[in-house]
Amino acid sequence: MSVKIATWNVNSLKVRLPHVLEWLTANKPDVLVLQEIKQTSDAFPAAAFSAVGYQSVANGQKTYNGVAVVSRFEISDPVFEFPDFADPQRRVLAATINGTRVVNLYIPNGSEVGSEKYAYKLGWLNILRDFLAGELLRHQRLVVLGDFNIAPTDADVYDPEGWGDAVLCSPLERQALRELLALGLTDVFRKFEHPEKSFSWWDYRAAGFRRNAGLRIDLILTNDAMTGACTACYIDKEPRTWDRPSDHAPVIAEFHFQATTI
DNA sequence: ATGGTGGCACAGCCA
Repeated sequence: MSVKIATWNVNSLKVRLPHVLEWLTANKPDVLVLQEIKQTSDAFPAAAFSAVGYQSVANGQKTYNGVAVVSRFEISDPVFEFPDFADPQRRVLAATINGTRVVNLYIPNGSEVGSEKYAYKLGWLNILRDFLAGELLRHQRLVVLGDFNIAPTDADVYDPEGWGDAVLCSPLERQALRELLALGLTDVFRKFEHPEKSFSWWDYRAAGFRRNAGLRIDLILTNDAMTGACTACYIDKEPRTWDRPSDHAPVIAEFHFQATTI
């Protein structure tokens, strides 16, 4: 059995719905998780996804943030927030699909090092670690993916010296990410060969995409069972070339499992 | 370049 799971920060699903539907029908992932849908759950275009063969669950809000999961298969046991953390920002959607736990994250951006938003990001990452520790215990197959707003290493930055220790690359953020990995998760993109300067986000400003001035901040983390089953992980830059694109590109992981009894 | 572009929603915030 093969499974294809993808993540995409769409920067407004209202604007990007045609791109998402085009990409879904062309690439046919089993699961696509979205970030920054920037609309309420009620406004989520479930019928448009249903028409192309996908079920959906949304965790949205007005104006900012918002995440969703679309899937060719049943989406069960959804969780919309961390326990004991009353976060008004909709950034989490965990659900089980065909026996695999999928955790969709829109990790806070952090604005700039030292700011209130940066402190919120670090606190959020701390709560995330506790949540994922529990998810790892509860589920045999776990995939944690989304917009992490952290470039794991300098290899994930177009100009590491120029970027320095600014937000998305600062030591405390990278340390927090390493602590997530230390729970037993793998940044599965790095299990495969890729060209240098492979990125998933390019700033709209200053012709970032044309100059490949980007970062790899959209990640797919897998537990050992999923890492062992992963056959490919790659970034699809094509939608970033389309008219009126998101500033992020989709990231895809493919898995192959031996036939099992579930 | 102390900016630049894009989305939301209609002034300024967020990324």
